[in-house]
Amino acid sequence: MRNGSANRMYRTQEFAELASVTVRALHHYDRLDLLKPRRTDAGYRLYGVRDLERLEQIVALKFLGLSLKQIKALLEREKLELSAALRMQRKVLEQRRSLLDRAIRAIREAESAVKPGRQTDAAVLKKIIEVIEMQDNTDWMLKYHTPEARQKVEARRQLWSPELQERVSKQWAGLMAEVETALGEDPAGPRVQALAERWIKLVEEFTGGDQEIAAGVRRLYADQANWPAGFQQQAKPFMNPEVWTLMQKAIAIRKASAT
Amino acid sequence: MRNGSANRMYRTQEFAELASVTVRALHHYDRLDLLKPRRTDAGYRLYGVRDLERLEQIVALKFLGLSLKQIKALLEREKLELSAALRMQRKVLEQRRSLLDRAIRAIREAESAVKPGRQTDAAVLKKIIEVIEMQDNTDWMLKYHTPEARQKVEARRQLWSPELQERVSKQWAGLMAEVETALGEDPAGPRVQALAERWIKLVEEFTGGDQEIAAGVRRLYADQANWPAGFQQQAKPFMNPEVWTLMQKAIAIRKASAT
DNA sequence: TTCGGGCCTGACGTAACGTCAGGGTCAAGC
DNA sequence: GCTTGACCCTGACGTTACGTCAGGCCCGAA
Repeated sequence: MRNGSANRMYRTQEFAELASVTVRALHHYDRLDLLKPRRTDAGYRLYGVRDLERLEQIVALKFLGLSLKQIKALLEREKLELSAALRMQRKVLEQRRSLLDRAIRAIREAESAVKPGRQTDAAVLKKIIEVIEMQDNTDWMLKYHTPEARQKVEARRQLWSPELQERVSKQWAGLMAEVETALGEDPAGPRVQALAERWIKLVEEFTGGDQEIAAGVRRLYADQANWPAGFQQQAKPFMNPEVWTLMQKAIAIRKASAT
Repeated sequence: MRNGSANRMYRTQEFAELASVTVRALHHYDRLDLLKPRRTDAGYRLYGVRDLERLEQIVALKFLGLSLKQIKALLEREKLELSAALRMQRKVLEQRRSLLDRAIRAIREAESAVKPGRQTDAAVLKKIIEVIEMQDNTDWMLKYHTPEARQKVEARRQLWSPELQERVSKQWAGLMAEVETALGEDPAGPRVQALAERWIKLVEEFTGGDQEIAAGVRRLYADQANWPAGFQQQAKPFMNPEVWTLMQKAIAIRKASAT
């Protein structure tokens, strides 16, 4: 009774215009249980001020590039996950921007390179491909490596014949498959320890015994553990996380018992 | 007979690895008639060197953010449309990047603003919304206007009551609907000329008689005419192009006969 | 009471594939 | 000649965030 007429209710269209979204979007959010308005007896949706606030939050997070699933997870568990999510999202966006930048640069370079004399489309395409490939070779290493590590990777790359590459990657696949069959077992048991042995060998072969590279890989996977809700599955990794943790445990045990 | 063994053929998987795409993607391009390999009697796909070249072009254009439909159109009509398409795409990408930048800035500002004392998620959200809204109000005008025109728009905006806005936009909708019913008619005929009259009135009301703003709108639509293949429908405009051209003709006639 | 406008719930379409499922093909070894 | 195992094929459904009908109910004003 405190404020009877103050909190007016809006029907769908009116509310949509108020918030600059479409009616269909409101339907959509409703079905996803993301924003569920009240209903009249006839089934009409009725939105109030609280709904407007929530919708504004949704729209804002969408603007930041979060998916509706992620937004839902964040808004539901009113924990302190938001800032963690934002930190992650910032990285995602920055990565996306660097991709965009590369594309834009490629177009610019192709445009300026083709100016003299109108060339055929095929020539333009060739130039584009060239530019992109040049960028590619230099960019992929920047991710989980320090600058010093980059040089070493580059050096190693030249030592790797395609045959060696294939052999190693096949061994990886086989080993991971085997580890999966041992998932329930004791990390200290003989079978898992044997697998850990092979694991270490492969890692050494892969990294050339370089600690920095190995650390980069480890960072990549360790990060996963404390991701906020709704982010677990996005871009699923090429390795089962359980496999990863089992191996980490086994290796830790191995090292401890090696003294 | 010239070079029997030189152009080796690859089966799907092998070819996919060679080009660093997935087998499924090759299937997909095949079904879209984007890259159709030869077939064995048994139906197996066989890719050759020409296919590799084409695939590289596809991948490159995809990297630039073109859709498969656009890529197909560009690669089919081997005209000189490619550079026009690239020019457009660059604008699209730059626009996308500015959106990304805004999102990134918003996150950064929110992160730095929240540092002192761990605040609740709600507070963080509020800050984000605030930042985004501030950016929004200043950005939308930069599109088809010169800096000088911007100020005028801003000035006009303050004169526009919401009622006036709504009235005008409804008149627009009504007028456009009427013009659509007159699409086949003679631009010099009385009915179309009457519509053109109303059109001009509305434009004046809308722009406040400002020539620069009117020119901006005109540029926006005129551009459409010489877009390259595959770009016609992307982001369909809020106005039927036929309506636009009919009105342009009618207005030209009106001006000519007004002497 | 009727009529125009708004509201409802399906249900299909979009882009670029991922991911099975069910079923042939091929080359190698027995 | 036959059996594998590896590879190939064609559907067909899942994904994301809605757009766009289609068929039918509800509501307020004249």
